[in-house]
Amino acid sequence: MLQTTPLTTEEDNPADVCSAPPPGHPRPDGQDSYTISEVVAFTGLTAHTLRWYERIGLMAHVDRSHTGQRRYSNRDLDWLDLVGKLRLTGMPVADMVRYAELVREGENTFGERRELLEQTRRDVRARIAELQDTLAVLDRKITFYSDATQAYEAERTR
Amino acid sequence: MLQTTPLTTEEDNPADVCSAPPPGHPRPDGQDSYTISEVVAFTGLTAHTLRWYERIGLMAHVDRSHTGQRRYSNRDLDWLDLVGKLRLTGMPVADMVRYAELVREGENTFGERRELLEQTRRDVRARIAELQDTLAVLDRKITFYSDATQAYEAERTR
DNA sequence: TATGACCTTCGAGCGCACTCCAAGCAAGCG
DNA sequence: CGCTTGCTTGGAGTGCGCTCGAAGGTCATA
Repeated sequence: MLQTTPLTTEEDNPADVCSAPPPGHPRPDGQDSYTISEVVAFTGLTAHTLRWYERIGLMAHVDRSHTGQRRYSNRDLDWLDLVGKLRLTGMPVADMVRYAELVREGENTFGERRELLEQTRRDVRARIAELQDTLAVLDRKITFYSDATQAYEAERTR
Repeated sequence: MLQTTPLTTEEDNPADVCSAPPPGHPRPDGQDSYTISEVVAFTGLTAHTLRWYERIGLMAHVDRSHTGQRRYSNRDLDWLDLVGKLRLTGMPVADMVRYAELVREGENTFGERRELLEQTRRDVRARIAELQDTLAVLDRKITFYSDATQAYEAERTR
């Protein structure tokens, strides 16, 4: 399979979607062509932001209709999905642009891409640990306030 | 115990530190008074930021030495700990200021404080879930790149 | 035909969370 | 004595990630 379409499955499209399973967004029609307003509805991003993503190179050039209007493909939506996820991790846009560039450069950047993703993974894991730490603090404080409020009520109604 | 120091343990200090167990920072001396540069070293925040926190009401007024220099207490450090954790959750500074105000207002704001913390807890949990989602995507992609690179190597050296 | 949705480029503006500067002064230390 | 470190208020600047507007055009639908 890698021989029939040899290793280039990623580069043939700008979306870098490797075996992406269930797409996160509803994809109402079975088509592969969406207007910008449809994408706005799917992603929650604004049209301005979508155009801006394209401008700064965070998205490869999106297909146009014969009249020059943007027609987003399912691959584009998958890519936006990934971008959305990376955004949640706090990854700077510049880094995502870098990744997008690597995708455009071809399969010889697989190693670098992997490194970038592995670094990101470390960051995400660290962040999760921090958040769980915070969660523990919140739990403690919430318990404190619950107890204190109860004690106060007991005191008041004694 | 709540009767002897009745419910006011929180309000007597600006730190709102309820049963805060091990402090996150090193507290080198057994003292309760630190200069701004010591706090900078402990927290990683800049002196500018520390003064700014005070200015915007994110910290209660910090004690001053007889000459007017800031002297941070352990309570202040605990509060900064909490602020740091809340900051990690992405909570806006304005919300933290609101919480600080509630602390200053007294024990009749226990309910509101708990609500705020519970909302934050929900946010944090949601965020952790998102991050774990992202982690799964990263894992998949990293595996893909590892496999692809291996296949490429195998191909190359056959 | 008219309305509304979309297109283009490009630069300005915004909100957030700092970050720094000015300008002048005081304390502590070698 | 000079150096460092700190103090004060208030305002300006920075970097990020959008966010919006101008100005003029095309296209699809009622």
